[in-house]
Amino acid sequence: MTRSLPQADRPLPLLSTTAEYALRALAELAIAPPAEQIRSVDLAARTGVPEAYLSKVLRKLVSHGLLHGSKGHGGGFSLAKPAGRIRFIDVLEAVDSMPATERCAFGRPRCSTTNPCPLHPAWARLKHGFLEWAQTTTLAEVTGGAARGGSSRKSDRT
Amino acid sequence: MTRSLPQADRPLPLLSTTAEYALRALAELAIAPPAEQIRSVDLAARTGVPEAYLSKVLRKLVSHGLLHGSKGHGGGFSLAKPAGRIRFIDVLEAVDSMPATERCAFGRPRCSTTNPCPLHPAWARLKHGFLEWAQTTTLAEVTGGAARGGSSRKSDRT
DNA sequence: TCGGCTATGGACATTGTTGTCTATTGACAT
DNA sequence: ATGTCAATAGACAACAATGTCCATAGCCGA
Repeated sequence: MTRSLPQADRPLPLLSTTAEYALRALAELAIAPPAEQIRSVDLAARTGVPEAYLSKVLRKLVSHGLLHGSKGHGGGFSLAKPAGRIRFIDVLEAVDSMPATERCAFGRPRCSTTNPCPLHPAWARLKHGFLEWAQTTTLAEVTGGAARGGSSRKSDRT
Repeated sequence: MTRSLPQADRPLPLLSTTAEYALRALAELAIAPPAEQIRSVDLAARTGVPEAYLSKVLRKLVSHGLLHGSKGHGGGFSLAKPAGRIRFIDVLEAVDSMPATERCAFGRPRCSTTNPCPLHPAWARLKHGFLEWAQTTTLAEVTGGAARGGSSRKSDRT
């Protein structure tokens, strides 16, 4: 029960540790039966994240409307929307882990496509790729690979 | 002369601050006349990076064979190879800023394509995009916007 | 040969992120 | 009503990344 998965040994610069924790918890909730409430402690155990810290992360997710938390006996957390409507970018923003994409990597105060710094094109490509990923990926992808959420506006059967 | 560009206000999780500093300095060297030596102090001023810290970063780049540093009067730093042969991935590795791409974002000890964790596909896409970027982008792109580096096996002049 | 210049190297300070602890608040069961 | 359970909230500690400082080693010009 208290299996304690290994936690993030080295921080990986692509995503902050906090962001990774948030995604782990949300993924765990996404693959659970829809209306099930999962306690903070259990989420921590399943995801290998320190209890107290995860608690803080979950709070942020609640305050940003991604999770619903209920107190008392039988309480716990559950997704506040269908998985298909929770984009990774929403998660990252909720835990303050979105890169400052406007900033010039070269340090220039003003840097744009028309007046680019030397690093501009390379930096722009990286940012674009990341943004694309964060915007198009949702928690629905986590559930068995099929879309369980309201992502596609057509009929999503499976 | 001591113009002091603005430095990284907020750290952006995509690239560590140190990695960004390294890229700034290398870009500055890449756009300078080929054989010119630039002093650490001048590089710091031009890139807006704290002198002493940049010095440490430059040392790493030297020890990894990306830069050549010469002491004494008239000394300074210069690229150790043609810009087209310095890939961003080389830079990131030199300053220990490459994400641990093997690690499972979900925390699973064993996680592979055949036995994937819920986050695996999404995580794999992000990693792949980043790796692709780091491997194919070289300092040559920084100079004037021309040739994307020594990737093309044809003649790369300039 | 001498003196200043510049990179090199390591010790140390600072800061933000991560992680821990102790209350308080609200909900459910009895 | 009461006690227990679990989320909420904020203060505090540990740690790694960032930033600063000072001494040493090698190079150049005079």
